[in-house]
Amino acid sequence: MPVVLHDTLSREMRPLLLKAGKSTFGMYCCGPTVYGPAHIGNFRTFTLQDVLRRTLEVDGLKVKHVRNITDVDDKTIRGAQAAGQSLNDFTKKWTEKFHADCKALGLLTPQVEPSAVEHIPQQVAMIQALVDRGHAYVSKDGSVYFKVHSCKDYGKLSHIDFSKQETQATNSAGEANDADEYERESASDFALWKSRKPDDGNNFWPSPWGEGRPGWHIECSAMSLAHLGATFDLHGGGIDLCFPHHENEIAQTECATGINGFAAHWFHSAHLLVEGEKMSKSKGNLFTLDELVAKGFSPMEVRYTLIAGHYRTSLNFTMKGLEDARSALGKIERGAEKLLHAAGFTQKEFAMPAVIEKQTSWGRFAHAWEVLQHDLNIPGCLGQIFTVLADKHEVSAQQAREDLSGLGKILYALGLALFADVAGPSAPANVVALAAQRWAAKQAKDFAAADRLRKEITELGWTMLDHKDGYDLKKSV
RNA sequence: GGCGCGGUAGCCAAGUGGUAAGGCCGGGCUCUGCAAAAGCCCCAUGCGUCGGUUCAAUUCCGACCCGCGCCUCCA
Repeated sequence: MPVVLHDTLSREMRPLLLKAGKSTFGMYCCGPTVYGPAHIGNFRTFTLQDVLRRTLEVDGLKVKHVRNITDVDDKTIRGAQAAGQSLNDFTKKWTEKFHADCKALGLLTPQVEPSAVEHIPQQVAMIQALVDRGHAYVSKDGSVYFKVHSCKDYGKLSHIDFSKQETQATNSAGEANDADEYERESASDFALWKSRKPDDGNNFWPSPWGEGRPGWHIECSAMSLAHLGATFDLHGGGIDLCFPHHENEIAQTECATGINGFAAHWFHSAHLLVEGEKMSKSKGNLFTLDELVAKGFSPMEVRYTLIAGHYRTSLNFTMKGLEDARSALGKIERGAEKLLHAAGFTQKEFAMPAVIEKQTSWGRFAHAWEVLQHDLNIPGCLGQIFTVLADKHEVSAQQAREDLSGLGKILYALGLALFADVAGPSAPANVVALAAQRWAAKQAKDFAAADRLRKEITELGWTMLDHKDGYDLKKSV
């Protein structure tokens, strides 16, 4: 049974299958603009795309995942100048940070991560094709704009009828459009090439229309064309990109190549709210992964939280949600541990890739997998996992092995790595010393001293967890 | 105004034309120097409101109320 997913363009549930004659499933995802650390909202989208890719792979599809790096635009140029660095040095730094965060969150590396700067010739060629075909025009200052009204299908993704807005002087929000400022023929036309401005500094490239830099939308069209061709299987991104970015991508690519059917499927993920509010710098609720790790949460807990809501519903990200995720993950680990014990396996033997390659059974997790395959219903799938794990009946070694095969594959698809040694931040020396003293006091049965020391440790923001033969220190949340 | 998404227990969150998965929290018990952890048990006659269709609706249809997103470069 193939994975079935809701498609934004057709608004239908559609199976994700290999096209006739193709051996790989081409998937393009709009990547980050590397001008600072990506926040958890960005990572919700990237993580959901990762789960989709993994799910398709477990389903047996060979996926070619392309995710670009936007390393030239207003924000990167401004950021580089503010930092007193070259654009290249500046974006390289943030690209590396992005990769480090991806790795921590367990995101698989895309097969191709094209850089916009490195695809400027392809972008110029595409703009030239659009000019040649009458879909774009050059303005007085040497900028090039896409002529929206030359594309009869424009608006098909976001389901907006642009033919009725032919001569409008206001945009659809009722605000005046200052079309003159950009020398555009129509308010809905958008820039393909931006002529060189003093603010750009050294960041300009040659083109048939003079020096300048590419517009944002053309990057993705040029890079998807270069790496996946004029048509491919699936395009993903945050819901905010649906219009205008993705609408423009369709128009650019289809008009430049003359081939219809840019992306066969559109996968948009809903946004993340933080404590019930939209994320914004002014509200101070723009969390990065580092900030959450500093609060004592593991990247895996963050990952669980990010995927625990359905991708088409906005997710309210809260600290309590992270704590919930911690408990839930622990529950899955204990359940898996129990199955491993029944099966006679070690944790090491539960290593995901081995399970994927060698096992075909789904055991009692067959239903959980079916749920996941249906519109990437991660919360439903997790519910099924817990339902099976809660079963109190004794399981045979054979049953446990089949179950682990299924559970292993599902957890791989979700990208939830169990039994990882997530140490978290280590305790400061004074806390470590107090813990050692308390342990000694406890061994000496000096419980009054032990209790007093526990109190001190707690006041310093740490929790001491006693075991039979030792103890752990965890940062209090 | 246009387009789209959603309103399910204290919180989070699935789902179905036939009588509400799951996680967290909370309560009880077991275990335990203390504190945790863990294990077991309990926890929505109810699914925004009002109508309609139906033997039967939270699930379909209609209206309404409320929240949210996008509407030119925010994943």
